[in-house]
Amino acid sequence: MQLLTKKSDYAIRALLSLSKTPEQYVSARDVSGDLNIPYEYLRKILQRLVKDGFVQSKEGGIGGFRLTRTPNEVVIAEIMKIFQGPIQLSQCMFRSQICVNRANCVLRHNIMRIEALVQREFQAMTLAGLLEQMEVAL
Amino acid sequence: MQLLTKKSDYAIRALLSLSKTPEQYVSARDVSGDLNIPYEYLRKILQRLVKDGFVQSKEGGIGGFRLTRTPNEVVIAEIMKIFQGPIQLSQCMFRSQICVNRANCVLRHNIMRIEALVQREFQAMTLAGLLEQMEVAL
DNA sequence: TTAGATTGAGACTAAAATGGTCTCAATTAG
DNA sequence: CTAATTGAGACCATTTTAGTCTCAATCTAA
Repeated sequence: MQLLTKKSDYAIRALLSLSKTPEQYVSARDVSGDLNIPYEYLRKILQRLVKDGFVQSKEGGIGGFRLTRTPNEVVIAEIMKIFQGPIQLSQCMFRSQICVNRANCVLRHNIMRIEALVQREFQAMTLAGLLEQMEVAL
Repeated sequence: MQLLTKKSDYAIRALLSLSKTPEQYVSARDVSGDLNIPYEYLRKILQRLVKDGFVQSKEGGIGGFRLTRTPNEVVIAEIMKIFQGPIQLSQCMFRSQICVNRANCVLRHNIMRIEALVQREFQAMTLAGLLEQMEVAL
C-alpha cells in the first residue's frame, strides 16, 4: 500500500527540477539525467503535464520543458490526481449496491473521513512549500 | 487511488458479521450470503484470518468461523496490513538510491508524515468502534 | 540546407497486484 | 454413510504500474 506511485513521484520531482530555472526550457534528457528517471518514461510524464497545462514545451533544437505556473500555484494533490486518479472509495458507492446493510455505511463513512483527511494534506502541499523546505535544509 | 481494497473491505465486513454471534460458528456460506461476497473468495479471506489468529475455524458438519478476540481488540490497521501490506513509501528508501538529491528527502519526508497520519487513524479504528457507530445509527 | 537534437503521438510490452475460481482432500455432525 | 464444512493449493482474468520502441514533426545551429 503506497500513497504515492512512482509516476507521481517522478512527476513531482521533475516539476521541482524545472522550478529551479523558471524561464528556461530544459530537455527531458537533462531532467532524466539529473533525477535518474528513465528517459522515455519521463517524456511520457512530461507530455502529460503539458496536456494538463502544468508545463509548456518547445520542440526542436534547444527545446524542452518549463513551468507555466509559479511554484505556489502547483498543488501536489492535483499532480497526484492526474497520475493516480482521485482518492476515492472502493467504487461500490457509485454502483447498484449502496449499503446492503448498515455495516457498509458505517465502514464507508469512516474510510471517507480518512480519505478526506489525506486529500486535505495533499491539497495543502505545493511545489513552493517543498522548495522552501529544501532551502531551509541547506 | 483507494486506501481500502475490496479484499480488506470484505475482511472487515466479515469480521463485523461474525462479531454479532461471538460464541457461535458461522459458515463461510452464510457470511457470503449475508454480505453478498463471492463465496470462494471469502473462504480464502477467512482462511487467512485464521492463520493470523483473528478467527477460529471448525471443520465438518455444522462448522464455520468465529472471532477469537473481542471486537475492541481487533484493530482495522492490522487487518489492512494483512491484506494490503503496510502503508509505506515507494520502496526507494530501502534500496540503493537514498536521497540522490535534496528534493527526494524533502518530498519523502512529507509523504511519510501523511502516511503516519493515515496509519494513526486506522490504528485507532477497531471492530468495537464500528459496531458502536452501527448501534447509534439504528 | 542539412544534421542533430528535440517534442508529439501512439503502439507495444512485462511484471505485479487485484479479484476471483476450481479442485480435491480432510473433518465432523447427524 | 452422507452431506456440509474447512484446508490447501493451483489456476485464471483483468487492471494497474512501469517502462520501451518507433516514427513523424519541429527547430537550432552550423
